[in-house]
Amino acid sequence: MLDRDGPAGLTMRAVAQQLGMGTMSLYRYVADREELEGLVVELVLGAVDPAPPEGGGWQERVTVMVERVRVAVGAHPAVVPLTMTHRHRSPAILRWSETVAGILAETVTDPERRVVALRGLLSYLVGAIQLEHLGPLSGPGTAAIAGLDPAAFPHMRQLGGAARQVGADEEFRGGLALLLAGISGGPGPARTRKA
Amino acid sequence: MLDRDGPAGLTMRAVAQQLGMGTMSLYRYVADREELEGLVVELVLGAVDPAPPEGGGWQERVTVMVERVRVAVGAHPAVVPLTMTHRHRSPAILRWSETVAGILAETVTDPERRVVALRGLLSYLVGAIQLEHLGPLSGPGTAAIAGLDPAAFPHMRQLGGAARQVGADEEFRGGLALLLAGISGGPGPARTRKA
DNA sequence: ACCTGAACACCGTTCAAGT
DNA sequence: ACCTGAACACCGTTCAAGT
Repeated sequence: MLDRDGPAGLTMRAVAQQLGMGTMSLYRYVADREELEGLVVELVLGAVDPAPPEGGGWQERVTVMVERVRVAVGAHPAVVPLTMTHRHRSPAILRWSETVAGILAETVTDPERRVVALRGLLSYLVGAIQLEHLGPLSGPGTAAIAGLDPAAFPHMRQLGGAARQVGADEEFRGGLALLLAGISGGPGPARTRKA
Repeated sequence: MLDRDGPAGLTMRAVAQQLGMGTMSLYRYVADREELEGLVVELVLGAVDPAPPEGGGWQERVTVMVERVRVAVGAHPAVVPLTMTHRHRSPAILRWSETVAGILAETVTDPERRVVALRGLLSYLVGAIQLEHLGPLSGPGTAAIAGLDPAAFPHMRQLGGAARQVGADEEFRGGLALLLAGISGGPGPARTRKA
């Protein structure tokens, strides 16, 4: 239903009708709309395989894990607005985090630095997915950028041409690679503070 | 109104009443609710100073720029759900991007790599702000993590203790520092692809 | 011509009436 | 006891009636 009618199509009434029951019958299974949304989010995120990837270095394995979430959400883009509100209590993301934390433990020995690295990865993942699905690429945003006053936005104007050469996959992977490079960089807190 | 009643409090009727006019009078100034939300988002993001910071290295100046957005949004957390839907056509973010792109041009010469770096920064910024305001820190998420089965989530359990030692500021800055370290890392595309 | 109240088609949820 | 329709209190927006 979400895929067909978008986030606004997921109403208690519509879901009940789809299930061939009265609207109020839904409240037998669900406390309120919030909980129903959570179940939908979990249904989508449940497609993410939490098992650690087999081969490759830690950076490649983290990339595989991150890409799995991107693919799962990409299969149902309409869920993106819902994930934002319901991500925190998702068991699927928790299992995903557990695996990624395990991989990170191989190279980031200090727990506090590992927390920062894990949250950094999650932040990038959340933001990049949203920019991909709700960003300027889809919608009238690109036109707005193209019509910019070149005098006021010289750098953005220059980047506009280059941006068309960078595909969505390349952009996502490239940004992730920058973050991973930073994680593999300096082991001491000095580098972190300096940078 | 957003600060007082949350995102749900921003209704056409409530806004009109606050302004002392009939509900329909709003449509004299605004096409629909979407446009009104956009104006609110722009009002909050308009507080971001787009002028390039004066001193310091490029990493410190980018950090200042990123922190400015975080502070502006942090002053009105209820706007976070709205920014997600309206960020793309925001002139304020465009001006911000122009300045950051200019700073990045100092060290990232290749335009395509600069696009990736800028989008990476924006992705991290968007995700980190959301995790900060809608994440496990606020709400019952932390309790859920604390009550985890230690056998199934050994790494997360271990990180739970360390996470309490890492403040929100430190976490945000730390993750950003990782990304900046990656940007300043390898100039060639080989590193990007390898990582 | 400009402005805006009543009305319409929704929504989530309460509550009492059905079985 | 279990289930669910009617009703309530909202919402954004249309449309025609006011000035």
